[in-house]
Amino acid sequence: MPELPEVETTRRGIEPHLLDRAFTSIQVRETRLRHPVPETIEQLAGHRTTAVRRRGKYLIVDLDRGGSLIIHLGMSGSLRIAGEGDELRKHDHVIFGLPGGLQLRYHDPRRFGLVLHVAAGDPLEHPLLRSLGPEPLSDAFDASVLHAACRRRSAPIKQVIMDASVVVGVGNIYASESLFHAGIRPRTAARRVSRPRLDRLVEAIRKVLAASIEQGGTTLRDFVNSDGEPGYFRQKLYVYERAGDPCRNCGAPIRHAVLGQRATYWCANCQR
DNA sequence: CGAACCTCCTGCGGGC
DNA sequence: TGCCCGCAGGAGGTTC
Repeated sequence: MPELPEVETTRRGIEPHLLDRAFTSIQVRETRLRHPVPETIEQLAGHRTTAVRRRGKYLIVDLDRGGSLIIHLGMSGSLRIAGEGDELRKHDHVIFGLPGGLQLRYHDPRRFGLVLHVAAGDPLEHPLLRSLGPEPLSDAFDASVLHAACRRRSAPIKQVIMDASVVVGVGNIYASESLFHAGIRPRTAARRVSRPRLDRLVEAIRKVLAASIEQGGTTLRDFVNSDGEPGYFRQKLYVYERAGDPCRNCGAPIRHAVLGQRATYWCANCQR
């Protein structure tokens, strides 16, 4: 479900409820996520949050006494703020008690996400995070980085920009959208995309992600922010899930194909 | 190394 | 109405 804008929207939503507060309790109701949820995190009750960060699609909750929680929402995960009296829902797997009768609830029907605890040290050095590429909205991501990643690859450019070791946070929606705005067909072999076009692609990725964050992310089916509200960037999508509909730019029907087992959308007229 | 394919899991919508 | 099929915002693993 969530790509970078949705994870960032979640981060911004939960941060004010977590920062400088201590968990009053932690309850693990289901351990079977992508990696087993360590039940020892229940013993982190009393630990205070010192930062709520994002790295790619991972959330990092830093605690006093040195440890961090690493949270990933997978395809169907969400984090919501609820009242402790609110009825629990199916798939509410981890419940973090907060001051003032609130709770942070990790909900994930498909269980592709994860909740881990790093007891000490820099969580960015955790094996899951260590090899991640640059943040797309930072200066570390530019056309020369992308050019280096594309150089020897015959794979479609779409697959390269979705590779988290190249750049983090670009998932299936924003890959198609960014390529549309850059005027590049998704299937183009990465090594055949010229440098000026890579410049445009970098700018398109930045603009699309930033614009989506401003709208609270994209809700296709079930994404909700920490208050249970959907995101509104769906209305600004140009190609994703618009197969057969007229291109918002030229009117030609939006095309659809499966690329690397993922649905892919583009305009054959606007993208070359 | 890269590329193609598979897998984890639940829920939902479409077709019959 | 019900059942079966395919598909879904991720990402790690295997094989060649």
